[in-house]
Amino acid sequence: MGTKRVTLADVAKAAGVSSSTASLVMTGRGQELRISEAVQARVRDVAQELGYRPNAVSVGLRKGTTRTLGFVSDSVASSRLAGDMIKGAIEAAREHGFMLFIGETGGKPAEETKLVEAMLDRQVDGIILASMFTRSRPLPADIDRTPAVLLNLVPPPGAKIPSVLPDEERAGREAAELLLEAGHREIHLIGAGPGPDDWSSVSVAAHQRLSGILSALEEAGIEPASGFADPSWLPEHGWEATQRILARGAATPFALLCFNDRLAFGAYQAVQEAGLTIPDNVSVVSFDDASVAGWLRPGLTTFALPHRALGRRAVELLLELVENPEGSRPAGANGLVHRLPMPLRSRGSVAARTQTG
Amino acid sequence: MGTKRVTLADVAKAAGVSSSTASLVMTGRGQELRISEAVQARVRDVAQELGYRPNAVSVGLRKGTTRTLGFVSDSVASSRLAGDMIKGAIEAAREHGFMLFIGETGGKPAEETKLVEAMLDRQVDGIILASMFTRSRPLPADIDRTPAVLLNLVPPPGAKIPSVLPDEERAGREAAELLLEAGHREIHLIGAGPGPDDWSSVSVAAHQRLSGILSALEEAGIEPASGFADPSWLPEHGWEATQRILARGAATPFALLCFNDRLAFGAYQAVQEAGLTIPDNVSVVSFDDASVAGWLRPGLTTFALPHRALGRRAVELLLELVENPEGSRPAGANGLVHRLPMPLRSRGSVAARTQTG
DNA sequence: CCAGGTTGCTAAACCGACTTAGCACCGTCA
DNA sequence: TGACGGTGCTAAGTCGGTTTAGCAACCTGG
Repeated sequence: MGTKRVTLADVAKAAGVSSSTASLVMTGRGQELRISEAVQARVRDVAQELGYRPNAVSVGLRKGTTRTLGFVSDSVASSRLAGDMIKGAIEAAREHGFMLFIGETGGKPAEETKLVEAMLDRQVDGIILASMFTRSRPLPADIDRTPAVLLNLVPPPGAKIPSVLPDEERAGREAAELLLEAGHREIHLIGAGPGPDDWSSVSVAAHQRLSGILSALEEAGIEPASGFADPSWLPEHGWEATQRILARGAATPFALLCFNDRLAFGAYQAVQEAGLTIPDNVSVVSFDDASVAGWLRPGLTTFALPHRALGRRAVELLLELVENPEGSRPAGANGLVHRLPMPLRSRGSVAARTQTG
Repeated sequence: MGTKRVTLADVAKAAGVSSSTASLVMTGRGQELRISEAVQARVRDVAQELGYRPNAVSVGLRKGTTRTLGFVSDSVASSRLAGDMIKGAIEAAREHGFMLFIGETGGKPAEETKLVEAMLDRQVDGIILASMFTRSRPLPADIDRTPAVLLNLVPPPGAKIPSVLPDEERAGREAAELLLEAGHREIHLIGAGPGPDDWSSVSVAAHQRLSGILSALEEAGIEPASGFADPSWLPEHGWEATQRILARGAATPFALLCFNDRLAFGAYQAVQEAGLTIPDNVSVVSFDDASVAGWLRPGLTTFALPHRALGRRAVELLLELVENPEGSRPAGANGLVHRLPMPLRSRGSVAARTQTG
């Protein structure tokens, strides 16, 4: 491996000054502490020439701040566009000169505690607690020892901690409105229904999407034509639900409002196997914008989870906490829930229906 | 945020010993340096009671080693199962008590250099250079200042650096053999062909898969029935290629060997639109094992990119380099290319064909 | 009774930067 | 001539640990 790193002491010696002077110059306090312009220039030249870079570990020890954030998630990879969330976080962090520690808990609280501790040991300046699918969950014990932000995680009641979430309810409302505006009156829900099922602990997203959908339908004076509840949201459930709707002899054209793209994928299969066409016979709207949404024929119209933006926003919020001393923040900024819009990706799966009625 | 951290000095004072003694006890060198059992017990009790945890930054400064690795990739999220690679790396690192810095370059060499430097500034013990799709690429300048391993990246000629790669050629061979053993003789390649196209710089994977396929076919005395080359491997190209094959009036059953799952996805669409059935009329084999492979009906038989295993192996190799002083390694361990098998995910897209002739 | 060995622990240097009090020098003014 | 203030720089302490040399006190054997 290469030669040893150049230290500040090396620079100082080569420039013929004390290391205090070198430090002052390199940290930009030369003017303030009255180091002559000549000496400053010399120190800078020498530093440049030797390729000096400050040792971040040493600075971290001295200043107590490491320009490092921790990103603790339940699962990095398992789901959907999770990687994009990390990507957004990394980008935003880099723009501010921060690095990211990434850790994964597999959903186990004990692992989470250990990870948070390992990060605190390394003196991270703040921690992002992320979940790859929106939900609620108690916080690890040590999290109050450092600035923290929740990402895709609903804060427990009373917790004074900012959180960043997709605006699922609004997306639900907009999805329903999209179909209503296209003239649809027969709208089947696939993935959740107005029934008594309560999986709010399992999937906050389901709950909120449903709530948005139902309120939009209600305003239009309409009830869902049917609602198939299933918490796992796998393609085969979309297929089954659609089969049942078709078997009942539903009059086309009608519309399917799927709770995610996997369900919509299954619905596509069932529609095609029945010899029907999307969007002529059946309109489909969905949520998530998984990559498969763009591969389907016709493309699937869906409301995208803004993962990248969520990651960015979480880092930006966290850095605000890190950089502003505890007291100097606007009141209430602590417990704020930040909801990011889910943008519509309009592809070809929704057709207008001649107005009836 | 919470109270100040407990330092070793706090523990020492509370236990009534010098901080040297406390340090020796906490690092397990108490026996060796003849600290009495009584004092050792006292120190440990006090440490436990106060909740002492060593400050990793300080230890890093003193020992010059931080139990931290850097993971530099071109793109965390954009492709396929990339997240799994990181997941594997994180897991393996945690098992050894290491944390991972993750950074992304967007493929820009300047960003890469900056990232590597930022990591070196933070005294990482080693760096993994990863690419989300297999390819070859010059190394950043500073990488020789630290132990490093390439992940999914072909080492430049002459570079003495270990690398971890999927065994694409073997997978290609096995894919072809799978079809041959099922009795197929009419095998169409979709994604690359035996032609003069050379995108080895673009996609090493394509090149190696093709090479494996061709050598297996050659041994069986068979030439590909056709070969559609296209470097972007999008679903629509799979669709077009399959359409063309069908339009030519190819006699079913025949087999499609797609270079990745996206192409296979497009092929499925074309086959179904033509009113044919997989696998009765058309057998399909592919590579990658993207999540969509399991959603298709029938499930797509494909050779999985072992992303998780790749990530794990890269970390394990790197830790070997980190823990063994430069000289004490078996000769040749430096430049080794480690190829990991691509496991077959056998689903329902291949059917046996009655043997003809 | 003392040289020499053990036992049990600590002082002090060190890693590489940042930070503050203060020193030496010069010029000015009373 | 000597008090005073400004200029330009440095010594030394600090962050929180690790590491090594070495000090006291006790024990042993001749």
